[in-house]
Amino acid sequence: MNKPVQARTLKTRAKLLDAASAVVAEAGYKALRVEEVVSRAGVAKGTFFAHFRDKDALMDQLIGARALDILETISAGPQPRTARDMVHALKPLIDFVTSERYVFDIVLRYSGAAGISDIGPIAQSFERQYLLSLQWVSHPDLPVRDDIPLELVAEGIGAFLIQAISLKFCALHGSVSVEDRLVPYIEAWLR
Amino acid sequence: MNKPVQARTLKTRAKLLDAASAVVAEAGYKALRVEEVVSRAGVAKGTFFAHFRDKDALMDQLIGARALDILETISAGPQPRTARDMVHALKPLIDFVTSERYVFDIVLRYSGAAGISDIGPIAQSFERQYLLSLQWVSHPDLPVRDDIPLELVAEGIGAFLIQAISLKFCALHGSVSVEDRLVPYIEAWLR
DNA sequence: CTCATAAAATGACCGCGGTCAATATTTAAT
DNA sequence: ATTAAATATTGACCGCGGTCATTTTATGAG
Repeated sequence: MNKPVQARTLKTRAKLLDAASAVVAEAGYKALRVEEVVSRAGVAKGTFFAHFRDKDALMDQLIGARALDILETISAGPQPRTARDMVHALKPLIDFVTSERYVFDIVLRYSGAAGISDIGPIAQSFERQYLLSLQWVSHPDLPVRDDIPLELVAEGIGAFLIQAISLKFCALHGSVSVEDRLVPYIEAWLR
Repeated sequence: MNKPVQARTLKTRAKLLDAASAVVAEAGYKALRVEEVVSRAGVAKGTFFAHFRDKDALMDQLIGARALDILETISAGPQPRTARDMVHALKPLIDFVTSERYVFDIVLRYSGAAGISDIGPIAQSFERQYLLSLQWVSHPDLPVRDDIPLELVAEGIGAFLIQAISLKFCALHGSVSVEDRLVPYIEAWLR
């Protein structure tokens, strides 16, 4: 397992990530160009690809880190007592993932890692979301059906989350908010 | 609304689609190169983009047409009487969508059309799958929960279908077949 | 048939992600 | 300090999707 050992490596990587974050802050994820990033970081293009397999791998880092951060904040919040509470608690995550169609595309593409060894931040955030849901539905304050394993209930929440977000980007169904669409799903699923 | 009126236009379009199909048959969807397609079709590159907005639009046509075809065949089959029946009936569709990760990516990207005007074959196939599910759960032979609208039940089936397929491409969960994973979801959802 | 106008086809060109052999820098052994 | 092996950086180069001014071809009016 090759770790970046040299101090120089860490420094360069940090420069690249900082530059990338700056570009995203200014123009969004979709507008990010590798050449712009390396130019700002003051390194050559090849260096970028010595640190990230490809452009998407950088996106995995940026988007995944943000998603994990949001989930950590949500996790620190109160235990939801209803399906509506739950959806409301997830709103920051939904807002982020729906902020750009491109972000959602990347999230979907990285939801399953290619290999055990390279589970990236986005795949981790899916796991984190699952664990958070599992924690919620395991709590006595939230009434949940008891005819199926709680693990299955938690997985289902993830499925409906993706479904509701997908429909938001659909021209036919884009008018309803993600939260409003999600609540009936979750209510029906928990019952 | 500009329709291809000239006979020449239809001919060129057909040549492009035929060439594309041939490439896919030989090397798969991911390996398709626009330059290879135009070369085989005997037209210039620019011509391609006069017929398709971009490469993905061609993929939408190819993949969507195939998906719609499969759904038509499934639709002609017998009414499923259990969740397992249902999943089994959907197997051809699952097999196609999971045949290449790239195919699934395109399907997800085109699941929601960008605008009302350009609902492509893939988006249509989602609608078709929804209607098929709705038809199935509306039939008395398939016992279904009656506490929520049938439309919601049908939408949920789509959500779990995507979920199960996503997990198939995930390194952590790739060992279980899509069908085996899907059955418990659907059983729990219909009850 | 002739000519004017619209529609379709062309291919040189560009942007950008990604590669790789060459070069520079760090590390560690003697 | 010297040197060799390992590691990091470089930038010219390539592949391929996509654009657009120009040219070719079809169409319809007189």
